[in-house]
Amino acid sequence: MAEQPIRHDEDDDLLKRADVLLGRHRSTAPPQPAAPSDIPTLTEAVNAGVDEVPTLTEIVPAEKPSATGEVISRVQAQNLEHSMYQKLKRELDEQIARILQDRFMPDIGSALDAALERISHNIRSDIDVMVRASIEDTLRTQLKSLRLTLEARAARLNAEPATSGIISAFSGSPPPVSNMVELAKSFEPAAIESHWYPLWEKNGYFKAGLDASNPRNFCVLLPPPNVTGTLHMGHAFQQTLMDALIRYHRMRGYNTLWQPGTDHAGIATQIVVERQLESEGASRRDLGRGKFVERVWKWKEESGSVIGRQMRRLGASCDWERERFTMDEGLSRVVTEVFVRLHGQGLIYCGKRLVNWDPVLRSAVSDLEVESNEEEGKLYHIRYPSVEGAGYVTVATTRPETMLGDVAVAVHPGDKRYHALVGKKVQLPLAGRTLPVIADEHVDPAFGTGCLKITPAHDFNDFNIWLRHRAVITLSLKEAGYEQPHPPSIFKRDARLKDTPLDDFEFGRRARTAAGTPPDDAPGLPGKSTSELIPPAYRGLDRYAAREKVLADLKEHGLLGDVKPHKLMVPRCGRTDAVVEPMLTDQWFVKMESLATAGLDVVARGEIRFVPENWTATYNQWLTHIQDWCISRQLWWGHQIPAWYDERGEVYVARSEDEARAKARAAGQSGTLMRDPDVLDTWFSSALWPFSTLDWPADNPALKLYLPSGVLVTGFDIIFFWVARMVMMTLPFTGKVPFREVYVHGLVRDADGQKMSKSKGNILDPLDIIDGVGLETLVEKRTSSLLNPKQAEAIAAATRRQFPDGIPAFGADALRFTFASLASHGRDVKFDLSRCDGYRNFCNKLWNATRFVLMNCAGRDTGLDESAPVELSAADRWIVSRLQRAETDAQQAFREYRFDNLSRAIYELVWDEYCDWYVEMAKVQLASGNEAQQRGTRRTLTRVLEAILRLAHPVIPFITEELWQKVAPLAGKSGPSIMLQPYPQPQPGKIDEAAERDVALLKDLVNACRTLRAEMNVAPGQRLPLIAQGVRRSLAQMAPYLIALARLTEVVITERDLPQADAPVSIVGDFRLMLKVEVNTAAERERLGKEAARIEAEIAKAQAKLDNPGFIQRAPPLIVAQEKERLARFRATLEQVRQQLAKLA
RNA sequence: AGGCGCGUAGCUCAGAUGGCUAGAGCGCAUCCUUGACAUGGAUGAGGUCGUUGGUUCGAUUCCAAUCGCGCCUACCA
Repeated sequence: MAEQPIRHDEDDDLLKRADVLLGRHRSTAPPQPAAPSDIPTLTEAVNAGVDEVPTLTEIVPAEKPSATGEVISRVQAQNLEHSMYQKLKRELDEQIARILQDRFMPDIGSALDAALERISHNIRSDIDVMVRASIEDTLRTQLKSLRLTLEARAARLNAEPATSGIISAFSGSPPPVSNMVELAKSFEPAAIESHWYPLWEKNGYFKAGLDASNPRNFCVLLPPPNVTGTLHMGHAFQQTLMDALIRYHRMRGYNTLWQPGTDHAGIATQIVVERQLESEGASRRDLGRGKFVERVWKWKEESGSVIGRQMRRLGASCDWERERFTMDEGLSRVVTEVFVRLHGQGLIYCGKRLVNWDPVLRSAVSDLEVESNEEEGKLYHIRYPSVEGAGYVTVATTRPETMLGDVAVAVHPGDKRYHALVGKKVQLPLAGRTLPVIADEHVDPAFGTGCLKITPAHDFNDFNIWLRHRAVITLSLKEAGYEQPHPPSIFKRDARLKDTPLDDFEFGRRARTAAGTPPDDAPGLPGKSTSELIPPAYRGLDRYAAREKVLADLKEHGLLGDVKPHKLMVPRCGRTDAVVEPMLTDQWFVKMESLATAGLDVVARGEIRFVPENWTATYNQWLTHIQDWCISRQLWWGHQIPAWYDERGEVYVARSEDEARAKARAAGQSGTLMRDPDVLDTWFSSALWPFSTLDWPADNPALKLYLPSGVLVTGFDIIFFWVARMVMMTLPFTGKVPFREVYVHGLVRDADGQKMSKSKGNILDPLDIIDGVGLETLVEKRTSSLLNPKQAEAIAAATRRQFPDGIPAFGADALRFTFASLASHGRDVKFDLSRCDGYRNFCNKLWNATRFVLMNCAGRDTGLDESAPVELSAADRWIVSRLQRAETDAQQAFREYRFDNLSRAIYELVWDEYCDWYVEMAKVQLASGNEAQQRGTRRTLTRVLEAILRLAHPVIPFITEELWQKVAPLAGKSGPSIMLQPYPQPQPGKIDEAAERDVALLKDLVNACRTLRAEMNVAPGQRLPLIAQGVRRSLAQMAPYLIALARLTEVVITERDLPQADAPVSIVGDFRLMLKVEVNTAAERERLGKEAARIEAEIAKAQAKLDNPGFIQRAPPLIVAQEKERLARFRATLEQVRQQLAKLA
């Protein structure tokens, strides 16, 4: 967090900063450091300041907030001006006090005593907070006041005893200075965030709870991001949700662990480092395996901490002390252990199978790593001459070069065209071999010519057909002179040899294929390389070069038929984007069947629950159709497979080379052993994450408490890659499910619904949203790693259009709130920055509500003394009641992972209820209430706010902590951090329906008045009298609020009729309100006419319903009664409106 | 081919085991620096809830069909 700006608590700092900025603003002269101890006198401040203190207009329009961060934002400027204003004001106060003191020589002794006592009382009651949370910070403020007081007291000792009481009254009335200026005028997140996070972390608030006696525990596993990756919007979204869950459970007193860590991301990381080498003109082969891996480790050390730092900026409360890396010593040990055990159980085997081969990576990849997309290609027709007779069959293929590996031609058994051909032979052009014609159901007679060439070594379907017709084909190959043949693999496999030291590779492979345990359905053991079946002219060619050559040669022989454009699904590697080729190679596999069955069972039994539920189907579907998992990769970066071969090719799977050697010796082998060069699929170690991070197999408290974890928060894209595999791997080794619930969230897309990706140039960096970013930097970021550099200009233009001023700093809380509010179930997130705006404003609202509360409550009686009389108004009871409902909603939202509902509940409570209504009503109560009422109001203001802060903390941790520190003492709470406070629980007893009704009515009346005012075009500043007809008691009670909220001069209550006057009238239930304002009769008649029409329409609708006998008979009585009541209400209102209309006539 | 999801205000999204006047934010219009907040306040315009049919006293909500969009899985030589 070193890049964070320092925190500017002190006004002096602010002033200093302002000076520096202004200096820069005005001239090129270097800024003068201000002398911090020089508090200006009033004269100095006033005389000197006038010219030098800039106005907002001076600062702001001069330049837009820009990228470089050199110019302060408008809000910062506002705050700056505000704090200058306050500083001046404070100094003015001091000067006045001094003058008064000099002039009147007052008895300030008692006043100072009182002040001193108050401060020391504050210190005593808050000592817990201050000492543990922010010692330096708080004490500095307090000490400053103390010093002032002591100085003043020293002064008093020299002064004569005085008689006047003026100072005592004066100094008693304003609240302590420190409270007045504590909060800036607007919320500025940066300083707050950089202040609190390190404190939380340092104080160990994130550490895993290990209280074995606590029956409640909750753990979340961080889906480990790539170790060399950086935080993207998807991470930020997901982590916001996880952090909210973790903070929530922590506050509820659970043993809580958020397990962080990173993934070595084999392919991705290796590619990055290889590119680095490339740019240095080197290759990994130049370095050799050992040096290369060393180099990757170095890169990991360099960039591995980036994402952790970024997560901290977001506020993620992971237990960093438990951070793990998939290639840590401990985790690697677990990987080996699991591999050895699975192999011992026969669940890991080595065999020659068709796998997806990435020719660029020169490694096998798993089915999941292949992405197929439709692309334009060509369909080539090739003629295979008959062996007997003059005809030929025509086959169609998109990959003509694979013909060299053909072993048969297949037709559909029911295809009459080729009936005669089945069992006969055709010639394979260019290769000088003959192929049997076979019949197989798989062939679609309607496609192409209805003849299918069979290339088992390079096509998954052909491989299966080959298995079905092995006898015939093998015979045919044997006739061609090959013993124990298996399908010929064309040229490409040699590519692998280029990359691996020959001895190393050949040794391992030979050994493996000899010693491995191919399953029953696997092809026969190979003899010598069948690439000898390939004519020498084509060996070792790149596949596309081979294609060209094959086509040219076919053409020459007149065997190439039509070439037609054809759409086909092209499989590409998700990492390298290379077109993958199915290839027959030796690889390690995990047998999935039994594991998958167990994985399906636990979900079927409800031991693991998906949220939303429909993902269960996806999970089930995949597991029921699962293929064995190819786990070996021909890479260098990763966990090397713990298998050793002796010279005979016997394999020893062991935890270490020593163990392997012991095994070899036991088998009578004492020669050298060679370790398998391959590494494991990254997802193999990821699959062990739930228990490898908990130091399995060692028995330890964390493992007991945190397996299974509470919930896995993840995107649907890795249900197969990761979620299912964790289930399958965790079950057999721990006997437990890895997690109880899986919350599957949507994908974060850009505002247009496009997937965000660097290559498309539509990325947003979460940190740029937190810190803000200038346009130029943003454009630079978005155009730097485009897939197609030609797009750069278009993307730059689009970016300039979309963010003409760059992105302002929203702060982590606003970003988090936005994510939470967008986290609806079953929907991707279209990220729209304007939503961020709204939630940043929300933070500011909360900030200012707190400011208001502090201004009115700090240093005053907030009802902490329970014995003092307290009177709670309907408004007080209402907001408390409303709080209970929000707490209930929050609880439910967490239970259902409805973060959108959670944020809405908080938003509405804070903005629509607390700020819009309660604070306004509280103002009335504070202005006119008696002592007990004022006490009640302050008590409610502070306690409800304090609860709100705790309620919101899981979503917006920073601002709530900052504000809670200030508010909590006023609400009688103390503690080092809001993080350690209990989460608010609803108390049904505090729900007050009567108060809710009262306030609802008051709102209706106020709104009616406001509408009248607006419709009558009354200037907002103009106060008017209101004549209200209705229940006197309630009107009298509401009058003060009405006067304040509707800007009235008075409320005249009448129980009889409203006076005959040309004034607008509004009807609210049983109440009629008349605003005393001259009115245009015609306009008023029109307004009332519209209102009457609206009500008539409602009456018609209700009447129609009630006239329907079916409705009366079949609808629930409650609904019928409601409808009747509704009708009656509308009729009454209509009557009133009509009366009023009549009066106007 | 199979599976899933979506379609509600100009934009981004809520919503309801079926029942009061379908909501919010942004945007828009008019007015307002009111001692918490202009990152604010007040008022307002804007919707036949994709289309058609069915079930029902009542459908935007449930069912079916249909159109449009998106995604996933498998196959296409």
